[in-house]
Amino acid sequence: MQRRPLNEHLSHLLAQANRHISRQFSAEGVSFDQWRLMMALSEEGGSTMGKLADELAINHPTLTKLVDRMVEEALVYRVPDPEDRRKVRMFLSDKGAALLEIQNSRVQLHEARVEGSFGNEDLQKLRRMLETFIKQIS
Amino acid sequence: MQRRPLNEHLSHLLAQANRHISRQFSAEGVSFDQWRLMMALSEEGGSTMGKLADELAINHPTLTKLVDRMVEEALVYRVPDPEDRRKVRMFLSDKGAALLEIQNSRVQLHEARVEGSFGNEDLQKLRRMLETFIKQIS
DNA sequence: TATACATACTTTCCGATTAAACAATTGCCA
DNA sequence: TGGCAATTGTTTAATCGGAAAGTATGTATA
Repeated sequence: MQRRPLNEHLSHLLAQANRHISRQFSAEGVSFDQWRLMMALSEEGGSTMGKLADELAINHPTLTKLVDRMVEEALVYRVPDPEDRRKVRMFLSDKGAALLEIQNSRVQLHEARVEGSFGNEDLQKLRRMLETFIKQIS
Repeated sequence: MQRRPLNEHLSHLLAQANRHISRQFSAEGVSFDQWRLMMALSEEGGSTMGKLADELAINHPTLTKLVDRMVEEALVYRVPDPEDRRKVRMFLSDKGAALLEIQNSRVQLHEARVEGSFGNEDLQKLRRMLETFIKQIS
């Protein structure tokens, strides 16, 4: 009857890891999702809400409200698409880019510490396996 | 400057995986945290709230309310510790155990599908790496 | 072209989560 | 022993998140 302990379930390990990471972010003033959104926009400005929701695995209404808050703080801004007026294109503001830089330096510290326990090969393997995992469950 | 793309950050991959898993659970009527709590109690009845909060990486107040709801559904129950009256010991009810069985058969299906893409060795390696990761960030 | 359907995003409503304060109990040590 | 700090768990107030419905725009079909 499925005697596999919780600690051997990938899903549980993923949950634990994720909770700890989220907490570290909030302790630093920028939420995990805020950071991921700013990162996404920093890589590719002009993404639509729908694309961002998919990429970040955030529900559409949740993303709308996350963006609302970040617009109030002037970290990101909306631009209606001229060709398809249903679409909203998102961009990172200068203020957002500056905040992202600051946060990224913190992230880098954490990651250096954590990823130091793995070799570069293992780290890449871990990433690839997670990517495969995500594709499977999406 | 941190030009590393979001998709190469472990934290982001973990977040994506975790969101997808949580959604699959809610679609099945049992929340991910409910399942993890029942699993924990099924393995070791009599855990205290504090221990469970640590194991599951759930905040104490959040756990209290999760338990409140599950007590109302008679899935788990509280027993005050006779030796230390600050402590509350949690147990899985028969009804909870039955529900857990049902949910576990669903979980098994998903996991078979997903974990099939990895070899057994890789799977174990993935688990071990995640465990190391969790220890590092806790 | 007019109607129906699809897409993109937002709003609403309700329930869940969080941080901070609180209450109860225990342990330590002068 | 008496008093103070630590531990354990709950409550409160405010914010956040998710499901479902709503709005606006675009596309296809008859």
